[in-house]
Amino acid sequence: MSKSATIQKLTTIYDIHPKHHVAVDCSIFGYEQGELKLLLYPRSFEPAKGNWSLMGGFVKIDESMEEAARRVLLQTTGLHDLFLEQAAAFSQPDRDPGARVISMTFVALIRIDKHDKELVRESGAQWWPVTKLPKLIFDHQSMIENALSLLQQKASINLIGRELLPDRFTLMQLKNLYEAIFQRSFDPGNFRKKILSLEMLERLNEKNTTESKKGAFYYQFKTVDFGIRSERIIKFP
Amino acid sequence: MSKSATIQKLTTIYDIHPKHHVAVDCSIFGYEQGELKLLLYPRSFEPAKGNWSLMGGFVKIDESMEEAARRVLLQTTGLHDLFLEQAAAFSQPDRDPGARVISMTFVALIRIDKHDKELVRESGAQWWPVTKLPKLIFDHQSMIENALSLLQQKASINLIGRELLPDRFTLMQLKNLYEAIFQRSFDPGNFRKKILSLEMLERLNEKNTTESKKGAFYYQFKTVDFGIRSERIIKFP
DNA sequence: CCAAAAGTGTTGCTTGTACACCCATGT
DNA sequence: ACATGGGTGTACAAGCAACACTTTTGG
Repeated sequence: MSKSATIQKLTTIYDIHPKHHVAVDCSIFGYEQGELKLLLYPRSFEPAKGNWSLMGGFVKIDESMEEAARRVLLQTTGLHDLFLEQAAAFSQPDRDPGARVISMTFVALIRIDKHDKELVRESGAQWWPVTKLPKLIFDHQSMIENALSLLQQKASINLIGRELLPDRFTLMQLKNLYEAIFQRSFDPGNFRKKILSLEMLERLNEKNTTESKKGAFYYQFKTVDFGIRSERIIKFP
Repeated sequence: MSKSATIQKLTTIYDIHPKHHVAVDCSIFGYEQGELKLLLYPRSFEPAKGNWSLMGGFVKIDESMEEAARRVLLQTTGLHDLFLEQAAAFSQPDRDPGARVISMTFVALIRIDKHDKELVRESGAQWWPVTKLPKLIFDHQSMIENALSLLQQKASINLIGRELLPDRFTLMQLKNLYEAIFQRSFDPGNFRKKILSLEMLERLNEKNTTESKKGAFYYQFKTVDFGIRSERIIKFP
């Protein structure tokens, strides 16, 4: 002990513990043409180069995981502000055959109409409907399953759509989004009544006539979001 | 294998990325004398040595975070099987003044009547009622808040108690547990009806007479848990 | 006129909540 | 006998789900 007095100063208790590569992987959801989609990338390095994967990146020394995820998302979609939430950590020692990498997953919701399509195209990324996903690397399949159930949970207590739909949308488009998320159908009348009872949307004086002869009113989210309304939207499970 | 080939093997893309200390911190909940309690430890090393903290430890090279958490819990409570669930990651670069440490938090539920009290005593740990917690190191206060709301969420859709109560308990004891978790009171009659309607408990032919004159029947969880019953227990929020 | 989607109304069932009331028993 | 917690019943309100019905308009 005496001999190591000076060493003890330099060598803190932290140093005797191993360090790990830490990455973030993002499940990027978007909604387009009535389908819930996920943005996937062809992996750019070995192992498993070229295979489909979630977009990810390593966490730098001076950034939090959230910051890392936002950095990755900005780089790949060009979007600054988007919905982002921690999902789960994946830490099996052998989950990545290339090295021991601990990965934190995030769920991101983006407006497909707003993102930088050029950036996405360059990187070779593609939007995949969640119902027809390709084979994915490592444990990314599990990550997506986890992200999807988190999204369902979120959508069941918070009215989502602001993060996924265009500024103006019809109630049927919102219903379609919910149907895509929950993979089930909702009664049109009951859904409409439930949503309107939340008083979070306001009707515009314009109609969308592309999807029906009669035309459906556009709605938009109210700007003032008085407090975090966390009423239950749909019974789930 | 040629020399260049070997080098290529050694220097992968992984190597250009930094590594981080990764720790787990556990919010260990127990229930005793009508109170929900949390097991806290005096920190054993600098910085902030001696201050109260969650029990934690560093993740080793060949173990997952869950394994690390179980190892830590076994070391500190002597319990092998307990309820354990990932909570959230805390990764602000400066969250630990001693070094950059990324921490994953876990929620553990333990049966106070079953844990190794001697082990706990030795380490200087103490059970603190969640309503009267001491000041904690770093961001452990936030970790606990997060853990508590996760516990509430879990308790609102899954009947918990198996993990916290003794083998046999009265419905009023279960009600008290729920009241401790949600910090509110429940109507005795309605609570009892709701719980019994789940058909997850079976009544024993014995009564607890210590808490009332009439005596209350003991109940226990049914052994066969047909599928994961995830019915809503209480309306929350 | 008719098909098709938008939107409204009605009804019955389930669930939640408040609260009254009986039961058993130790003091 | 009565206070105390255990346990049951009732009555009303809210929420949900199924579905009938009206409105609008392009073909």
